[in-house]
Amino acid sequence: MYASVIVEIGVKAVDKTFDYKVPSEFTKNIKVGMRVKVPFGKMELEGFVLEIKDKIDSNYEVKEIISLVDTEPILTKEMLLMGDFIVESTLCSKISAYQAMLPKALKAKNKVSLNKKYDKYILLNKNNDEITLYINKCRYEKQKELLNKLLIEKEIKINAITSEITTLLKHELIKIEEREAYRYKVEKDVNYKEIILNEDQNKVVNKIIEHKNESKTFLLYGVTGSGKTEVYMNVIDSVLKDGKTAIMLVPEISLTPQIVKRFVNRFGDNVAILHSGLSDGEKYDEYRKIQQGIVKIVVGARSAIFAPLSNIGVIVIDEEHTNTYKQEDSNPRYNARDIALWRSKYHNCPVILGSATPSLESFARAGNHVYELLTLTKRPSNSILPIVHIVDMKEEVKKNNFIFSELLIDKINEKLNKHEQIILLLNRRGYSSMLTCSSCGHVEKCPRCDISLTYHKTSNMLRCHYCGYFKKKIDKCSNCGSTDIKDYGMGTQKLEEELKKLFPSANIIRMDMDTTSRKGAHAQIIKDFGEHKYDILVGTQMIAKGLDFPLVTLVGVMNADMSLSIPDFRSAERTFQLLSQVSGRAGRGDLKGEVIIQTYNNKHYSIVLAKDHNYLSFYKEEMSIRKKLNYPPYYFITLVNISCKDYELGFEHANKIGDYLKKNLEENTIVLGPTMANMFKINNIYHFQCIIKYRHDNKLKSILKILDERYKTENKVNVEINVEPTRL
DNA sequence: AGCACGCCGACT
DNA sequence: GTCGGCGTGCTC
Repeated sequence: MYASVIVEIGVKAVDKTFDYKVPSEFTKNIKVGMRVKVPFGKMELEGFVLEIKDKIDSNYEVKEIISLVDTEPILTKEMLLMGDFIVESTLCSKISAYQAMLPKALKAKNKVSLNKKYDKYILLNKNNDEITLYINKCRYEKQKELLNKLLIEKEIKINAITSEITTLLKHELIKIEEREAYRYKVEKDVNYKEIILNEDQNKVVNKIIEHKNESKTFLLYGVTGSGKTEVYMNVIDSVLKDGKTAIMLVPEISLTPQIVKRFVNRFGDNVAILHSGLSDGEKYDEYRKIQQGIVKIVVGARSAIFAPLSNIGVIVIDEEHTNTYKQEDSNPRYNARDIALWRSKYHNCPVILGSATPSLESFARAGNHVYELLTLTKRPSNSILPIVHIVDMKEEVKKNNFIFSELLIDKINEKLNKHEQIILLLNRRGYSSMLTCSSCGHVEKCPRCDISLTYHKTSNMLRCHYCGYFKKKIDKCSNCGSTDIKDYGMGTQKLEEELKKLFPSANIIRMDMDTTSRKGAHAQIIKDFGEHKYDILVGTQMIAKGLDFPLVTLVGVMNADMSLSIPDFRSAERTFQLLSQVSGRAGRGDLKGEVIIQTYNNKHYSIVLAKDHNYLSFYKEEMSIRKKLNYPPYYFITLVNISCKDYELGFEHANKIGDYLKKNLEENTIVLGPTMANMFKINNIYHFQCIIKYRHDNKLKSILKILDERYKTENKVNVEINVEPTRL
């Protein structure tokens, strides 16, 4: 007996199965989907058994399996098929597809202690001056990097004690703190009452239940406050009564505590909540509970789509338009929506995609009856939509108001006097966007990434937001030596500072990637703000998702143009979604809400239509542009990213690939490029990209496969294929 | 990923 | 003449 095994090495060259002999003592227990320990070169590795067979045609010596790791398969039959689908549709490595479906504790070759309930953090143990002194004289890059990171982030969670940590500990420059893993506490509300559905909601629920044994996709288009969550819960309740299970995906758990709370209130112990705050051991515990059928409902972010439930009755994807459902930064580059549709076919169950501002793709599919459109239009009777003001910043600049418009200042004062709360949104972290020399115009840039460095005032550093490169703030222009250096643009740090100057008595908190790197910091800020410990919350768009605070009566969008100016065909859609979300949610309590949108593009359709809550007009307008320019949903897009340390070599291969695609794809397919990617130089690696636009191209899959195969063995040039990216 | 093999420059 | 730098290639 032989077994085909795929080993856990994240390298393209070994992304295939290797055959091993099964020793007689294992033959009756070994099953497909189990982990086994095998000899591999000089190493011993864990891998998954993907096939068991009686004979192999080998002209090489076959080694034996060392031991079985599991008593039962880790990868179920469904997961193995799902893995094939992921590999096929995203062109990722097989092993990455399997590993993505499992919690850390069950991945091949991972020695995590399952009882671990503590997280280890490192903190600085000396004052900043002493640390800086050490950094300047230290010869080791790793130590310097770690200390610099600590200067900015104050503390870092660690998984292992590396050599540089040991050294720094020895010098007493840092210390380790163990803390109990942050737990996302959701308490059941004793006063919870089931909400009686209105007529609209009832209709929608009945429509879905009518098709509850079919693989069918519904797009639930419901304005903010129309009660989508109640619909989800009622459908789930119904499938539970049939003895089935349910998956509910949310964009990000820590930002949607209200939804989680409602699920826990209604379904109690029947819900497993998968979120990044769980330790590896806790995740494993939740996973087992799901696997063994102890819980029937799984609520979680993107990866929860792989929850090992059997007999799924419904899959819900809330806020379906958000880009968090697509994994963009690492393999497999899957979209949870596509996995949901696949599982829906496997289990013969419906999928519900819910949104107040559906993605154009989904709304178009509903229009073509690929999805069935369900609409909720009624808002609860006690909710009043906020008043939305669009402020033309071109006029304000004439009055020397660069940051705050007159209206915004007046309104902030008004709300502060009434002891109400304010949220200000600004889509850029850091202090200022860049340092520019006034005499020669030179802009300080990252030497590794070639983008302008952002000034962080608290650490007095210039930082690269792509690779993390940093250096001390310069006093003299590195090009001409002039000391006349100005900082342009504004980040959240500067906004916070300006606010403190203008409103010295207000309590202000900032929430962005810099203040939330610590585990649980997110939820803590939201909790504190919810308890009115602060008057003003300043943050990047990450706060737009969790805007449900009853005392917030003013939301200010500092610069709505920032998301519009991003060079991406979806920037208008993103802007509309963001502004709609902001203007749909403020003032949900008993108090009247107001929204101020500051912009230089006060006539732009995405801004004007968001003010009027007019999704349908926006949809029409944006669709006509997409049609003209051959963008999704009229065309699909696949991105081919070519990266190389050497500019010339990368350029050469990028051109070869571009030519190859142009020659071999079907006639109606459009191949753009190769061009320099948006982030052209990151960490000293040059990135080129080809954009493929197509409607139907029967050759595409096989051509991309050939390309992928060809570059598996090329180690100087890396080719990544991203099917249907969410951004370009 | 890890390890061996192998081809060039620097040194006892 | 040998030690060791790391670029290349293989692992059932």
